[in-house]
Amino acid sequence: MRTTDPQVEETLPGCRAREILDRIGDKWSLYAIALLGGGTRRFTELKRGIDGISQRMLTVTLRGLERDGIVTRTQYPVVPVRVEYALTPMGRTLLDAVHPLITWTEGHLAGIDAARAAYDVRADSPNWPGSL
Amino acid sequence: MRTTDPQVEETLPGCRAREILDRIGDKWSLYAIALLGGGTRRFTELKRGIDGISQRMLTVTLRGLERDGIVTRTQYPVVPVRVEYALTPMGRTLLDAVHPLITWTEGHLAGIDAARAAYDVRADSPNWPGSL
DNA sequence: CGGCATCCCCTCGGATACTG
DNA sequence: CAGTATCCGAGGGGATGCCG
Repeated sequence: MRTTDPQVEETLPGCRAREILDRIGDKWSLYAIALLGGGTRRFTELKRGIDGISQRMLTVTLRGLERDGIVTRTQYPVVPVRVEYALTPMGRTLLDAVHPLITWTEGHLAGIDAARAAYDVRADSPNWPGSL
Repeated sequence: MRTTDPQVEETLPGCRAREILDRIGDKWSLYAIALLGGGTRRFTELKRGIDGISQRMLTVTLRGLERDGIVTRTQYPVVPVRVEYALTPMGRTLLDAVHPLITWTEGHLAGIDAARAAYDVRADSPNWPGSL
């Protein structure tokens, strides 16, 4: 997953932000990052903290984030195994960069839902797109 | 597209930002938003400006953004049809909220790619995950 | 010009079962 | 506990063709 698509690159100047969406835009990464923003967490803690995530997807997500240098994975040689995840310094700056988006969302989700409802009402009305 | 998934909601306090990723986290929305940040654009202008996007996906993307109140669609009653898209005020604030992420990406993409390369080298090494 | 309809492939991600 | 392996369905998204 997280395909590093070679095409579509030099199109929008400075809009390489799409590339970060390839990393954190998936279904679970942001949850993991947000949780780890609160400090080091064990695998099972993350699993419990991210409602609805499967074991497999948690592993896949964490592997991807580790690969990208956003989280670290520390395995302790004890039985049963103990593995701890934490944000790297870069991961922490990423969380900071995402924060405005979180704030924006909190302030505008209601507006979006309203726009949707209005749009859907129009779409369901008998005459639509409604000429003239 | 853009499924408003009813489950997975009250998990991470304040991490409803996942919900905005459901809106702009798809493959093309951010490109369209970034382009429209430069002003009103016609359909074909957007198509040319977003390299690799298909006609269908541009339509789908713009419909979604329109539905969410992020862009406006204005159709002029001329032949051939002339349609113009622009950011709504809310759309503009969204672009502002995304800006830190764009900046972050520009500053850290190299670091991410380096982390990846290092990770992949380790993964390809003969003994891995490397016991002891 | 700016769509919509159709077909179809391929990836994401869920369920389940097994391992050190 | 913390994974890995396998199977499989849903849907995101590309290609193509037709329409007002």
